[in-house]
Amino acid sequence: MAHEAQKAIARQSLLLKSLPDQHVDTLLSHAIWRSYDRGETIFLQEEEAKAVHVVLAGWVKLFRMSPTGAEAVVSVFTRGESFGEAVALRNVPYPVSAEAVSACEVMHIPSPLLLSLMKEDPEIGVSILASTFTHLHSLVAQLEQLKAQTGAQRVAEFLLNLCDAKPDGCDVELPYDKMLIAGRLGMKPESLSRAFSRLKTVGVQINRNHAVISDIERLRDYAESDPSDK
Amino acid sequence: MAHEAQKAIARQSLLLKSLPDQHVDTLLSHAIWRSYDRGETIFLQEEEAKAVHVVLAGWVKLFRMSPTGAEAVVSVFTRGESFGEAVALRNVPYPVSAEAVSACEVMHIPSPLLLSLMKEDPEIGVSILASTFTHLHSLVAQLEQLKAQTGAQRVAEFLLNLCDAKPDGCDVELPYDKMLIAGRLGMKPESLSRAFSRLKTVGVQINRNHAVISDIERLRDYAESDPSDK
DNA sequence: CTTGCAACATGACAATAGTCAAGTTGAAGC
DNA sequence: GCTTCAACTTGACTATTGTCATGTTGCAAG
Repeated sequence: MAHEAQKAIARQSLLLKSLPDQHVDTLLSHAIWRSYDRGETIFLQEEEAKAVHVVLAGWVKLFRMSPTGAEAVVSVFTRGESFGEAVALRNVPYPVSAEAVSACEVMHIPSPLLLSLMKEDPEIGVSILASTFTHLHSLVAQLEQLKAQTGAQRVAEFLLNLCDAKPDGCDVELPYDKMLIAGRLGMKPESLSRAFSRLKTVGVQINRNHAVISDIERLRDYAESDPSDK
Repeated sequence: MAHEAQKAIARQSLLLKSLPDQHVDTLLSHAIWRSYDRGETIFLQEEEAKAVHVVLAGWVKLFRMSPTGAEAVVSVFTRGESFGEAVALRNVPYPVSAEAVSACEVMHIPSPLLLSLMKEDPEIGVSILASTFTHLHSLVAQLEQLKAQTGAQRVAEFLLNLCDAKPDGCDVELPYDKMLIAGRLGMKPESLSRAFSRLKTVGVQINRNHAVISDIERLRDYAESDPSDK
């Protein structure tokens, strides 16, 4: 069953962290805990949602297949992040598919349980809205990036997010393979390669899945500069 | 104050239509009713959300300004549609700005009222999640379009949505001006013009803000065909 | 160790979209 | 009615990205 370490991660997730301990215990004890291999499907687009999912370890991608078979990556989640909240509570089909992109551990909270707890304590609804809002926000940010930035600039932002609040000069590991990064940023792997070489001119070195950023501010300027004057 | 006609529209909105009449009456009687001129700001990005907004007439756009000043249109709402749900209940700043793109009527439901009603009846939380999910879904669809379709194909889908379920051969009015359509579809006005002329070859005629689609199925095929084999 | 494969890089080319500039047109204001 | 302006269209050009082909590399199965 579930290890204590996993439960600890689940408790820190955005979905659960603001809930009273009592409810969290109920949810954790009724949750389903599962491992997935790399490449395994967690659920498919159009399938009916029966649970909310919390990633405890590894990486999960949400993606959509267009009628032509092209795949558009919508988001990528890792430890402590949850998805499927808004869908699970409405008994509607998933708008996306979910797949493990590395070996991973996922906790599934059955939606009927969540619904019944919600009737007792409206605070749960607020918690769910909180994580749903976070997703909404990140989709909006992605839309802005796609519409207003070039490929290389999106890659720059992606790298900046990886080194987050670190001070100056920065080494980061790329969290998943370049094909997935390309999908997440809405470009082909070849374009990602070229974007990386372009970023060499603003002090970024890529070696395998390791990136060295010599000057974070310079990279930030590049990401936020007007695409037309470069 | 509010006309009965406006209240009737509000009752039919996705946000309110599944709520018990009693709650709806409470909400309507405490709501703020306002008119906006074309171009007027409804709220600004980073402002703190104090209400949920329901459009009763006219058109409203949500957009984001990137640091460089480029504007990315996130969505466009009209009669019966609501926005700001997830944000209002969390006391967080709006991730987008809202502006009237035509003269319009908007109802504002103060969020504290919604929160207190939600504590009495969790059904309200479900209703809010319902409309939030709708937005989430439409953002996901937009992302897929941007990542997997060419400009002309996005325009084709936009036209198809306008004539919705009508049978065969179809006249539609473009709901707002072409600059806004271009923004909504993530392209420049010039590119929209060219996309329209390209669609002539699949039986679409554009005249001012009026579009004639001679064969809906042909347009659908075009929109869903692989961009690489055309 | 070797074979085979998938990820990744790079070059050449085509398609697509953005930029800049020059027109046209239609509607609002005078 | 005329003026003016912004929306829109079109053309020429450029930049960016996708496509296809080729080659390298590193890892894992045998």
